[in-house]
Amino acid sequence: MTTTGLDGFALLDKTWSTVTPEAARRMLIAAVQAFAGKGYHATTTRDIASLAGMSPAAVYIHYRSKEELLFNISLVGHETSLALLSSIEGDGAVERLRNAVATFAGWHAEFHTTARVVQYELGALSPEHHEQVAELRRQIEQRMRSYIADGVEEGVFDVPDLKGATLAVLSLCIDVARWYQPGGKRTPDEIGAMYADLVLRMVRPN
Amino acid sequence: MTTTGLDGFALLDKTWSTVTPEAARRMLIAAVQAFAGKGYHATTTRDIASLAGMSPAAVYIHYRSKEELLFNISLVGHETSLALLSSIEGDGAVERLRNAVATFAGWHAEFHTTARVVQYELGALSPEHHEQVAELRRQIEQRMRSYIADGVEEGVFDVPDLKGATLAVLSLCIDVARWYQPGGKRTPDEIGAMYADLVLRMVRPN
DNA sequence: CTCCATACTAAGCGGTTGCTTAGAGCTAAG
DNA sequence: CTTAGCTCTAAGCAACCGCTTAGTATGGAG
Repeated sequence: MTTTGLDGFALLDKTWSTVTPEAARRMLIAAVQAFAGKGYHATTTRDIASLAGMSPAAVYIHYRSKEELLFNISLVGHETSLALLSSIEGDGAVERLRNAVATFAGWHAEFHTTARVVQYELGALSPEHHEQVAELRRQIEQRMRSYIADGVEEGVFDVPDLKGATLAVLSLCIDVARWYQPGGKRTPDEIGAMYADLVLRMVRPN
Repeated sequence: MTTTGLDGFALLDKTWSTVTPEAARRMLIAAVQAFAGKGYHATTTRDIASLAGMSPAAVYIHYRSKEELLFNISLVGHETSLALLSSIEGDGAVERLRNAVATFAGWHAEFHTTARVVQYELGALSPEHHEQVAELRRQIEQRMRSYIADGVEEGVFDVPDLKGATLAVLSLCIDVARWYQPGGKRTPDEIGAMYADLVLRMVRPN
């Protein structure tokens, strides 16, 4: 058996299931693990290659540069979380916001390895790639804002500052990726439920 | 005149006013700016030296290594924010929590350059230095938890999960350092006030 | 004046970095 | 069988990294 250094969790991260060929996917997953663990700049192409069980030069068969690896991770990661936020269902604004926060915060816990790279390594992208990702981030913000605005229109939320509240809710969910630890006593679903509760308390009328 | 690359804001950051001699302080401030802008690993000792207006070797007159620069920043930064949280006053638990959140969130906005290094570069510390900083972080968490617990005892807060709520409040404040931009339309004080409002809404009884 | 400590610089060392080159092994079409 | 194309590796290159060494300038004590 070949030792690749990729643990079962990472291989099961459905975020990357559409990436082909297999060697390119293996390399991406290795990069996600390395970037999440030590940060983009502290990770060498040799780290990535050896995690993927290949030689350093093999990286460049599938990707033009180390930055392109990061860009692929960032792009797919943002698209995944935007798709997740866009597919929220629920009866009424309260249930929709509850589901949105539970899903978004839960994703940042369950896929915290991917989420860390997605949320905290943006600064290492080239200006062109950064702008592409920034557009996706604007769409994510707009989605979350519309879930809150719906409740205000329905009269079930009391929110003095819509933009500020949206910022706070997104910030709360995103920061889960920073502090979450797999061994902790809360499961990702429990974190999602707790955060949904806290957010609904924040926007409920007196 | 010598060009040091240190802008007025950084030189006025009162966080570093006690660091002497002056050249060591100038070097620390340069390191804060560089680490905050590009991250610890992407910053070279030559970057720091040229920001401080000195030669690369001058770094090692005042600090043993690049990591010791980071440790000094992290230590002083954590001590400063712990001191800030410890000096909160106010009549009753509601006003004390309001002041605590406004102060803590406001600090992460006003001194976001320092705060970014303090909050997001922990992973680059040596294990020994990391443990020293972790102890300060536990004290910060305990402080914030006690402000919330006081309100529960007084009967003015409704908090089903004290540990979870503390985590969320700290997370909200800390993440300000990630998204805050000096040119934005909200001042640090306004952010502090808005966040204090949101947190009080989160913990108020029905 | 001499002497010594302090704060700094010019130059550079060994090691590591992202990435390239040259070529090997394999598959499959003609 | 030949050959083209794809995936991969061994080896290595130029640049850059953190840090050190050797030496200079300055200033205060005796």
